[in-house]
Amino acid sequence: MGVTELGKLIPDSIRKAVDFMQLSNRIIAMDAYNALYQFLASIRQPDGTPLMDTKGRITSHLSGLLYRTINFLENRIWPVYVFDGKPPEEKTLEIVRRRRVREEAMDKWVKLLEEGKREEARKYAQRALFLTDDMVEDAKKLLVLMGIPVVQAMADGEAQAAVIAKEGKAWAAGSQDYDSLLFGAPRLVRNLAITGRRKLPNKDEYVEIRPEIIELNEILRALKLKDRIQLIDLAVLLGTDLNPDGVPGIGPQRALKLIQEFGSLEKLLQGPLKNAQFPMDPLKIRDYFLNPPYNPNYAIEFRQSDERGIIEFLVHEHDFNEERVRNAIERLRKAMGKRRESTLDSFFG
DNA sequence: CGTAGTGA
DNA sequence: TCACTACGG
Repeated sequence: MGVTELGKLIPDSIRKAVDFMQLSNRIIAMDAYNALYQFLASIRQPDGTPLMDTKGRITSHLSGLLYRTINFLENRIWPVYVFDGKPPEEKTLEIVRRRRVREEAMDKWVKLLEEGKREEARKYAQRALFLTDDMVEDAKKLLVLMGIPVVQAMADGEAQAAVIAKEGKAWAAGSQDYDSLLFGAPRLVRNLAITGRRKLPNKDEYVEIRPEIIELNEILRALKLKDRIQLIDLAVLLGTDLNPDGVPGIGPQRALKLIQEFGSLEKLLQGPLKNAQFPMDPLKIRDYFLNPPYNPNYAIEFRQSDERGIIEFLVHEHDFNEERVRNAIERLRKAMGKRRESTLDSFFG
């Protein structure tokens, strides 16, 4: 998903590991779909079944969103959740591909479950589930009830998050993917889960996961690239959502060398990559990252949470445990109170 | 993923 | 205050 290969070129030296506290008093434009997919993939039973209410509607993403958001607020981190709009036509290929992967995983999951191989089944369950419109609407509804700003992107959420960060309305974009940097976010925060030990899949090992900050300027400097256009060109060689396969046979190191040597996609297309195949004009792909559609009319406003609304929604509609929810609401209220003490007063209505 | 319980 | 684990819906 996204420009995963690009991550291999970002050296550890410019990945600044931080604690939650070091992100205090910052607004972060979160890639909502990215977060929801994470919850969906990880909040489930040993056999891969997600959390569901009595009507069979998936609630894993709501549970994750509720508690993680409260954790942010308790640390005075102010999340703005940016939701994808209509995917651009150029992404159709990737969307079709992902659907196929999902359907294959779904078959495999069901099959392994029937064979009683629960642990193995879980792996495929993670790939099999996808966000439905209802699930997205539920997530937005919860955030609105909590008083957290929701921004609707025109198309790509990462593009919108980048705009928000570029305009200084947020301090950084928050996502596991690197796309927002291509879209021009000056700063990206990854691993925005609660700090702590996480178990490695299939192993009895644990690793300490901490949030990490990556700055666009530092990537350019570390990779000896002239500007963001060269970084985008590099990404196009490696593969983006608009050309998932990149240029076959060219890995991260060679792609970097080529961009450093030839300077641009145009030059490469006239020279060594004359015969390379792309699903669409590679210069159009570059232009998509340079000038993505975005929503210029967004507002970032933290409001009072609707406590009764949250109870109604989570407890009565989606069968959450009332005591747990009341506990969460109590934490939410205390954390929201920190608004006044924070340095962000101008952002709050 | 994150909470809440247990037992040292 | 840990480390570990069961469970959430």
